Amino acid sequence: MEHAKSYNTKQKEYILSYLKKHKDVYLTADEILYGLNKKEEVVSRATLYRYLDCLVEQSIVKKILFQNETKASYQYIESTCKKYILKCTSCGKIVNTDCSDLENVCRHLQENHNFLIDEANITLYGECQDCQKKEDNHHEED
Amino acid sequence: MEHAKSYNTKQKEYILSYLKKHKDVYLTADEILYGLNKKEEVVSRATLYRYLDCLVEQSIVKKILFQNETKASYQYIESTCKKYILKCTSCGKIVNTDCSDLENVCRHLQENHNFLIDEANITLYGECQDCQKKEDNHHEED
DNA sequence: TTGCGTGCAAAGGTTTTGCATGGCA
DNA sequence: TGCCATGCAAAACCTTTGCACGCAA
Repeated sequence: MEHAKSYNTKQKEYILSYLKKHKDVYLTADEILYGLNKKEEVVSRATLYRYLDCLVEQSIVKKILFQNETKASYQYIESTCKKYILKCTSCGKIVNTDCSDLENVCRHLQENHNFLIDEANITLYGECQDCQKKEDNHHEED
Repeated sequence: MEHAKSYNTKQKEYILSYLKKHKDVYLTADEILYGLNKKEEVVSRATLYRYLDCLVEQSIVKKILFQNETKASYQYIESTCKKYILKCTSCGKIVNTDCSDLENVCRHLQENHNFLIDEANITLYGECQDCQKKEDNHHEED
């Protein structure tokens, strides 16, 4: 099924190129605008949000709302390869990971609760190694 | 370590009692205010947000920002029992569940990425049985 | 030429904050 | 009595929307 008629514009090209070039990180709308402005590829905020919505709907871009953050982050979806996100609640570091165990979890949940997990949206929060070490140091200091 | 000095007030009691009584569901600020108003236990919005922040910081209440929602939800944490949240992306239904497989995942991630998962914050999105059936019906209609 | 896309500015919705007042200990 | 908590209103913040104009096909 074709989507509604749509035109190619330089604004859309700027946005999509930028997302493709930074597919290893999650970017907020502000970060995308800032990045584009630095390259003098100026796009209005309204256009950015409108096009992001469109990309998300077409599953070209993934939208994430991390816990305790008020603004959404976006990432270009490179392939159908399933990734799971680890986000450190202390320093904010993000790790993309594959994990076969999570496939088992999804299967388990599907069998026991008849829930079909949308694996693209799985995000786990925790503490990375560096922050665990810092925690230990703080405890020693107390 | 004691927190800063703090007074007991009826507003705080109203809020915490309400959350305790509804510990099986996630409530938005609006829903809490509405529920309290019905009981004529009126609390201002500012007070609610301030106290919720405080409860979250003390790990008495869990704050969640579900994907594609703009407002946060809150839930009283009953015990240290680990729960995982399944949220249906179609109808919004929420299922709390235990899943031993997830324990394995957390162990796996800890070993492979030195990431210590905060299991209380794990949320999985997917489609519940009812909505899967509806999807099937729609496909047949097409 | 047609009508979708853009930019601007304003609106919308949730959460936070400043300040004067109220109430707990 | 001292000082934290409250309520009100305004501000802050991210995102969406209305509208006129511009530009792709």
